[in-house]
Amino acid sequence: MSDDIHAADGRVIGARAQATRRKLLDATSKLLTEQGILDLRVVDISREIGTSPATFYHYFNDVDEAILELAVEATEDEKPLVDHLTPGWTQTDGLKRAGDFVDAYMTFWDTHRAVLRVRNLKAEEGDRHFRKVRTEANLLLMDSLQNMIREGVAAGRLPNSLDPFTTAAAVVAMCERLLGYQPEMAKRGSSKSTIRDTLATLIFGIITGHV
Amino acid sequence: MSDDIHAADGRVIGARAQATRRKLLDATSKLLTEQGILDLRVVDISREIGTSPATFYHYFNDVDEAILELAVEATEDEKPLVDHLTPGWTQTDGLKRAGDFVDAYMTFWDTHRAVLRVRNLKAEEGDRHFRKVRTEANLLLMDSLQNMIREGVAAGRLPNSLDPFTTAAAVVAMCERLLGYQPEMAKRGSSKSTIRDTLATLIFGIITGHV
DNA sequence: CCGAAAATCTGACGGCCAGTCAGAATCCGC
DNA sequence: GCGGATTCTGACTGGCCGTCAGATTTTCGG
Repeated sequence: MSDDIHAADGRVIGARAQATRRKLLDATSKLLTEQGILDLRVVDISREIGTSPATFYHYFNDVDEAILELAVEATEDEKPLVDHLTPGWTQTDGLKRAGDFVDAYMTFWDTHRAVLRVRNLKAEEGDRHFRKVRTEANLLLMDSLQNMIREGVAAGRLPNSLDPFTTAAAVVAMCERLLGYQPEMAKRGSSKSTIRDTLATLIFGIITGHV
Repeated sequence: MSDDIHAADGRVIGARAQATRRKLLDATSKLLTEQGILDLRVVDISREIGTSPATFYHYFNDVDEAILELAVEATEDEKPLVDHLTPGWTQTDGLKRAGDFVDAYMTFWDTHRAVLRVRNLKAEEGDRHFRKVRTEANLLLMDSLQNMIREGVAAGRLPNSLDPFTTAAAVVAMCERLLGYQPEMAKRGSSKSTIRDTLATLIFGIITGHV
């Protein structure tokens, strides 16, 4: 194993090529945000950085490969979030801690919204690679959440009809999806801070069993 | 307003044409399930029913229009679900009622999985029409959920830091998303019935405040 | 049952984008 | 400032999109 960066043909590449590759990734991310996956064209990505489609294919076998890499990068940004999910949330500080987690999660989501959307689509459509990346990202949070939930069940604050693993998945699901609704909810009177507070209250309740 | 069915050019169509149009919709749904939106080709849809692409464009301006119609049909199937969400869930029967709702929701979701996936993608990417359809579908459930949540807040069983509208959205979000994870969770030991029971317990807790 | 009008369907085409490849342009060590 | 290695691209093939003129099928009055 090596951390060298490769072109599509597998060759290790130098500094200039790395810069080009990075520019292509950034352009992909930008256009994904602006136009969505269904209108994303390799011609546009190349044009965005003033190069030709052939250059894109020099570094990636197809657009999916570039997006997959962006998804892996997003996972890196998700890792620090687990720091918010340590056992021992109490009746008094738990709600604040949940709020801190939600704040961090919202920032993360805002940064990678477009890429995560495609990651989830491809994962749900059965793409092996995107499934793997998504599962790994979700397990990051779910492992921590599971422990906290087990704690709550053990202490008798949570019903033991709750399966910790599934409950952890449900919490992640709720966060992910609710942030997807956010832009539309804003129009119906649910401000960002309302969403934040409600989500924090729910998470606090679900994983600790406190009220 | 009229309920007549139209071709892409707006003309009202007869029985034979209606049958063709229906076959095209069914083929679209089938291929969407099998191949996913990114590999969906009009050529394939036409070939599926033994006709030519030109026929497809006779009935729909583009593939989106066909999928949008499938999404509207899905909303119809969602309407009966609100019958499960009537106020008055009690400590004793609430969990069972939540379970019944989850069962119905899972069936609905399984039937329309592929179409709903695209509906949500397009909605999140900002498509006006898909947004409208999704919002209307979600509001169906959310209206009922809101009332139940308000009841719980009024009775002091739920903290009033919960915004009923946002909480209702969170419940819908959790259901939707968790079912999206389902196929992967199955591989990690979370069976369908575990998901059902956990989801029911969570919903029961969130919207009634009972334990 | 016939013929013409209406309804439905499609062959064939121009245009655009994906993806490839041979070779041009650039860089770097000596 | 030369030669080989690296990086980039013009130009091409093939496939799908979306259109339209006209072919085919159905309908219906007589």
